[in-house]
This record gives sequence, structure tokens and C-alpha cells, in this order.
Amino acid sequence: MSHTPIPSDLDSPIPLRRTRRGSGRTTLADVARVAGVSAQTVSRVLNSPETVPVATLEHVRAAIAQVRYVPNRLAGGLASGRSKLVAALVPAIASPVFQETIQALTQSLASKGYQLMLGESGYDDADEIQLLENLISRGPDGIVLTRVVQSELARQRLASSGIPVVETWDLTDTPVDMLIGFSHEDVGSAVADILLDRGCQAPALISGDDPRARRRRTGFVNRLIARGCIGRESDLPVVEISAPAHFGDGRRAFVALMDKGCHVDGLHCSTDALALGALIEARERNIAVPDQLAVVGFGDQVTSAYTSPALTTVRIDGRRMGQLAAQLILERAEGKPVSARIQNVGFEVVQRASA
Amino acid sequence: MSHTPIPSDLDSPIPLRRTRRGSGRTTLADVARVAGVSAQTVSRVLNSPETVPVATLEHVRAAIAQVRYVPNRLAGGLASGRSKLVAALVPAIASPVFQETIQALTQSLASKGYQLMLGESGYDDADEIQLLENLISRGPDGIVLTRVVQSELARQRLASSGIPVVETWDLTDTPVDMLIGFSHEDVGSAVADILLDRGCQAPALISGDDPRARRRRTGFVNRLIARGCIGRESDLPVVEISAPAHFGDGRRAFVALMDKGCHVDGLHCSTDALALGALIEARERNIAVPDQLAVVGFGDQVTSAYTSPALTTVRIDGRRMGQLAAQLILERAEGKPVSARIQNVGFEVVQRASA
DNA sequence: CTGAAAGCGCTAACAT
DNA sequence: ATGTTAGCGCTTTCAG
Repeated sequence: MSHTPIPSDLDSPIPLRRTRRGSGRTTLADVARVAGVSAQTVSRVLNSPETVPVATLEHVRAAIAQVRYVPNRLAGGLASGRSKLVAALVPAIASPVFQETIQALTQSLASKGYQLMLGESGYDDADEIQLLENLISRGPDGIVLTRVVQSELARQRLASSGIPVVETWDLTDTPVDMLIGFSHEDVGSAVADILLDRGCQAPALISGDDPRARRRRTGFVNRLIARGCIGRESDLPVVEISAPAHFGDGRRAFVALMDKGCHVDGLHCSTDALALGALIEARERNIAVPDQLAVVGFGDQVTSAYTSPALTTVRIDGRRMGQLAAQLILERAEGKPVSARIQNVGFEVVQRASA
Repeated sequence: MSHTPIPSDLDSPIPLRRTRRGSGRTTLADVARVAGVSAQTVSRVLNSPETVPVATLEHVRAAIAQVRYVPNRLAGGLASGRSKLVAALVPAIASPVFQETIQALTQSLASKGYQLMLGESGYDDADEIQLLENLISRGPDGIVLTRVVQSELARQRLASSGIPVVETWDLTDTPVDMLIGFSHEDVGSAVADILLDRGCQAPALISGDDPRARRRRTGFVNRLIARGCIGRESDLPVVEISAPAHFGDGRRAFVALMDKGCHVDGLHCSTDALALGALIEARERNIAVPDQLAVVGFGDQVTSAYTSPALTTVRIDGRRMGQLAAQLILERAEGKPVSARIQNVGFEVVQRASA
């Protein structure tokens, strides 16, 4: 109850209750003491230098350097409500598909002193919520998802957290908050057009089983039907591969397709990795690409331009999505008006030798 | 000055100084109120459930669920000194080389409720320190570096931070703290042996320019000299590529090598990506691999097993390094004895068709 | 322009 | 087994 009962000259022998030992690390207060100013002034030097006269600025900065002060942003974040942390949730970290996005995010954020926290959700939604809660509990200033949120519970948690959310790599009519993506259905249609335009009559599909690959498949099938190439969905030979799909899967899938005895003159693979596998297997079987078989991938991996024949594919600008997502979150975090909550970045058909 | 001057029954009209508005989010105290217990008990339910009787446990958990409480780990971390955050610093996020390590780290940490913060250092050390300070300021419980720390200043900062540090993907006699890696020199020697053992007489090298690639080069050259294949370093035709090296660079480098008019019957490329490029270009030029030219890569990317001919290469267990790094940090964080501060995980030569 | 006080939401230390 | 109290290190608010 008593505040330092009586200011005596003697060292108080009365045990001053208990005390928690500080971490021992240098704090703002230490800097303030050395510089002969208040902690507040040091804080201002760090966070709003424009409000401090140059003389003070330099003096305090010298003190900071002298004591090798490293701020504690956990404390800063707690006090200010801004952590300068951004969370990103990716289905698979090792998938080349999302790397440009992750890299662009990291770089765009780092340039403003923000840091990325990375979480891996996997392709099923089992612990999506747990992961999200763990991320939210760290008070990020924004959350970037490289897909549309699946479960209703997760959507609610995100919405009620009040944290800016950007969903990417997809479109939806009901985004949680902000959205930067492209239409997977349209990609499917565009690929169908490539094959039909070059005269293919017997198309086939090797597809992943994640929701987005499924939607590309839908777009592909619908366009084939619309243009009279096939009568109904079941007319299209399809091999489905469970995500994450690799090179070897494409090779095996192509074998499976051939074993079915299908005649195929146009093949769409739902990732470039699968397409490369198909390409290799076709060569082994002396099937000429593109003359006997046209092949179209998706994703435009770095390697795809250098295969022989070079792979015709669909290029997605993952880097741009990462940059835009970072921009939206930074704008929100700094209270600026947000450029555009919903953006369709589209895609680009890359015509190469394989189709 | 005054503490609630006179406890009166009336609502004090005296303005109670100022007050900061809480974030509005549900706090421990809210849960405590609903459950009719103290905040401390709720904290114990969350952090050391084994010390709480089952009845209380269930009661409090019900309250937590009811008010949809999400803990604030910024506050928790500040109070306890443990953030359950681990920082990782990678030269290039998009490089396939480090993906397995990042993924393994993320997964191993997530299983214990820890979260990964990712930083990209680039291949030069310009802002290594700034990045490190930014990461350190977030109070991580551990820092994983996918290389040996370069600058002395960075080493000091790391050491004085008191945070457990694991350097990976390399060996050194003077680790900052813990170390999990393999010898790049030994990799170079091993590759030289592969080529020499199959009778190559005119080896060449396409190499990256980062410090580790340079050390593989040294090991390669020294073994060639030791076995009498070349007389001195300058006898070896070398094309150096600046990191990050891609597929296309390998192709161009091989062109450069041929343009020099070198006769080459054995080629080592310091990454698989470079080797794949060389393989493609060799095919274009009707150079038979491995009969006229043996090719050995480094890294064993997923695609390397499926090229034609399949690539002989050196496999590094990035996943294992990530798991071990996570394990060491978790052990330290939980005050357990640490398994082994320094571990050489070695590497494996993967003999395939190209050599 | 600078400083003092209060408190962000939580856990450690002590007390019961 | 549970509660009380005092901070963790910082920023916000208000007062000069």
C-alpha cells in the first residue's frame, strides 16, 4: 500500500516486496539515462524523428549507438497495438507456385520494417483454424492467405479479429476483406481455346485435386462442351492427382492415360510440373510434341521455358500479387485510403513450342 | 498524485485523470469474470493445465469458448520473456535449395505451437545486420541461419542477444552458437572422384559465386590436382555465374564453355538448375551424355531424377537440417539439455545416368 | 518541444 | 489449488 514509506537517507532495510528481474537487456530507460532525457524523447527519436529537433536527435542517437540499444517490439506492439508483423498462410511452402508471392511479400514488407510470419496450412482444412488462431494471437497488422478461406468458422474468426485480411490466388464473391486474384475458370477456358484453335480433336486432362485445380478443370470442360468438341464432361479422359503433384506424378499419369488406350492429341496438365513429366514420357514413347500431341501446362515455372520443346503454359504473376497484398496491408496499417479492395490481376497465355 | 482521494459513495465527478482505451478485444480478465475465477487461474489453464484440477479446467475452458477468447501473445511474451517465435534468415526464399529446410522448420515448430518469422538476407551482407536487429527486436526464442554468419558485427549482436542461434548448411570452426551442416569442400572432392573414377580426363566447372559454391569449387580443384588430373587451378576451365543461378544461366554457361573451344568430357555444375541447363544445351548440340560428356550437379532437386538422362548429383538433406535446428531450439527454449551443439549431417552422392 | 503518469494484457513471484 | 500484486518495456495521453 505504501509508496516508499518515508524517503530516508538510509538504505531502507525493509524488503521492498518482491521484484521481477528484468531481462537484463538494455532498455529505453537506459538510453534515456545516458542521454539525459526522458524515455519519451528516446521513443520519439525512434518513432517520429520529424518531431524532434536535430540537436536532440543526434545526441540521443549517439546514446543509442553507445549502449547498443535494440528496441523490444513486443513491448512496443503491446503498447501501441501495432506489431509490424504480417502473417501469411500458404498451402505448401515447398510448392514453387507460391514462392514468388512469398518472396515479394517478404521483400515489400521488409522495406518498411515489417516482418513476415509464415504458416503452412496444407491442402486440407483440418487445422486451418488452429493455425489462424496462433497467428492472430501474435497481433499481426495483416494476414495474407494464398487461397480463399474455406471454413465458415475461420471466416468468422478472421472477420471478428479486426485484422486486415487479403485473400490471394483466387476470386470469390464473398471475400472476408480484401482480394487479389484471378479466375481459375477463365484459365481453364483459355487453355481449351489454345488446344481447339490449333485443331485438337481429342483433348485430355491431368489435374490436381485441390479446389482451384478443380475450378480450372470446370472451365476447361465447359469450354470444350461449348465449342462442341465433347458432348458432356464424362467424354473427357481425366487423370486426377492428389496435391501436391510432382514431376513424377505427371509421368505416371501420362502412362495411365496411354494405358487406358485413349487416343489423345491435346493434353492440359494443371501444373507445369505435371506437364514436364508428361513431356518426358511422351518423348520416351516417341510421341512428337506438338505435332502428334499438344501439351499445355499452368504456372510458368522458370524451367518451363527451357524444356524441349519449350512448354506452352499460363503465366500467373505471383510476384505482383505479393506486392499488391503487401501494399494493401501497409496502406491499412498506416490508415491511408486503400487502393482497391478487390483486384483481378488476370493471367497470360505463354505460347511456346509445345502447343 | 492522489489515489482516488476519498472513497465516496457518489460517482466521483472528479475526472479520473486520463485513461487509455483497451483494444476492445476480449482479454484474460473477461474470461476470468465470466468463469468466476482469477485471471491467474485462466492463465494456468492455458499454460500449465496439469496444475489445475479437471473440474476447474473444464469450467474455465467453457468460458474461454463462450467469449471466443484469443490470447494476446505479445503481452504474454513480454511478461514471460518467451515469445514462441523463431526467426529464420535465408539468402533467397525462392531458391529451391532451402525450401525443404524452411518447410521442415515451419512444420516442426508449428507442432509445438511455435511460429516461424522469415527473413531474406540476399547473397550479399549489406543489410544483414539491419535485418538481424529487426528480427532480434521481436524477441524470438531462437534464430536459424541458413548459412554461416559473415560479419563480425552481426556475430557480436547475435552473441550478445543471448538468443539461441543455429547456423545451418555449412560448417565452421567458429560457430556463433550451434551448428548443423556439411562440408562443401568434401562435396567438391566427392564430385571430382566421380568424374575421375569414370575416366574423365578433361573436367570443367560451371559454378555459382557465393561463398559456399566457392568452397565446393576449392574442394573440386584440390582433388583434381591431388589425383594428377590437372597441374594447377588455372588448368581447369571455369565459368562463374552470379547467384542466384537459374536454368537458363546453365545453358548459357555451357555455350560459353564450348565457345572457348575447350575439349570437355566431364562437367560439374554447382547446382542442379545449372546442370539441367547444360544437359539441354548438350542435347541440342548432339553431345552424348554421359558417353561424350559426364555431368554432375548439386542439390538433387525433385526434377533431377526425371531428366533424360537422369542427373547424377549430390543430395543434401535439407529437411533433416530443418528438423534438427527446430529440435535444438525447442530444447533450449524449454531448458532441456541440448542433444549436440555441432552436427555434420553429411551428404550423399546420387549416381544416375548422367555420370 | 519535452516530460510525467498511466496502462497495453499478460505472467512470475509470493501468499494463502 | 487459487488469488494478489507488481511489473515486463514500451507508447499514449495530457500537461507544461
